[in-house]
Amino acid sequence: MAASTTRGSTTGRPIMVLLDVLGRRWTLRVLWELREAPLTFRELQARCDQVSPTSLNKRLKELRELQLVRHDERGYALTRWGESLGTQLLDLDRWAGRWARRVPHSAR
Amino acid sequence: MAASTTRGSTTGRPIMVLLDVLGRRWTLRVLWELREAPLTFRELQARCDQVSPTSLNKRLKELRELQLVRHDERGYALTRWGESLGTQLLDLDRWAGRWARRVPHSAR
DNA sequence: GAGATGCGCTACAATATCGGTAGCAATCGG
DNA sequence: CCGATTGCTACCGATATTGTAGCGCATCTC
Repeated sequence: MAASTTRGSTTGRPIMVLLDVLGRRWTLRVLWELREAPLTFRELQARCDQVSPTSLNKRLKELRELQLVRHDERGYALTRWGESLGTQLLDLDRWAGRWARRVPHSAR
Repeated sequence: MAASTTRGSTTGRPIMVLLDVLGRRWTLRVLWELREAPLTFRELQARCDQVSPTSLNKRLKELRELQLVRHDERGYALTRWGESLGTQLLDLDRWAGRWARRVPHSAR
């Protein structure tokens, strides 16, 4: 079952697994929103534009299977691995800042 | 129309736009596959597990609007911005390698 | 102990998105 | 003209996502 998290590619290369999972709706956003502090299910929902509980729960299950997110008494939080992935998202944020300043608004 | 590429969030923060677009099926994969050399539409299709032309074309249109990908006589290629984003994907690749070695296979 | 609140989560139907197949117009080389 | 390749669209069935309602549980407060 866990292996079926790989939607498309069959190579099994880690990057493919990752690109696949991250390419699902709200996955990146969830990791982003959890980067600073743990959040409850409903807080997460609120921060992610009121994503449906169905989708959110699905994504959270996947992320827990991949050991990027865990769920304890405080709510949902990034694991050690999730945090290091979150760091990459911070880089992405900086990149997005530069990109937005230089690319004409009409293109975005 | 171009602004409508933002699916969920209404903040307009660059990172949100980016997380939104990258979180669509095949977007990350397309950027990944183009990181080394330009590819024709059909080559891209082949490398992306034979993604349907419908989806591929949609993603490519979006990426062109965002000026991350361009289309010339050689085929599809990353723009300057696309390339710098591709660099981030290389970091992600390295991260995925470490992650895969340390996280039990059953979780992936 | 009876609300009232917040929690994670599920059921179900509607909708949006994606996939698979076929095939077209344009271009190029021979 | 012929065949091969290009980018791409039309069509339709399959899958993923959304929106809404609400359940069972725990925790407070009175």
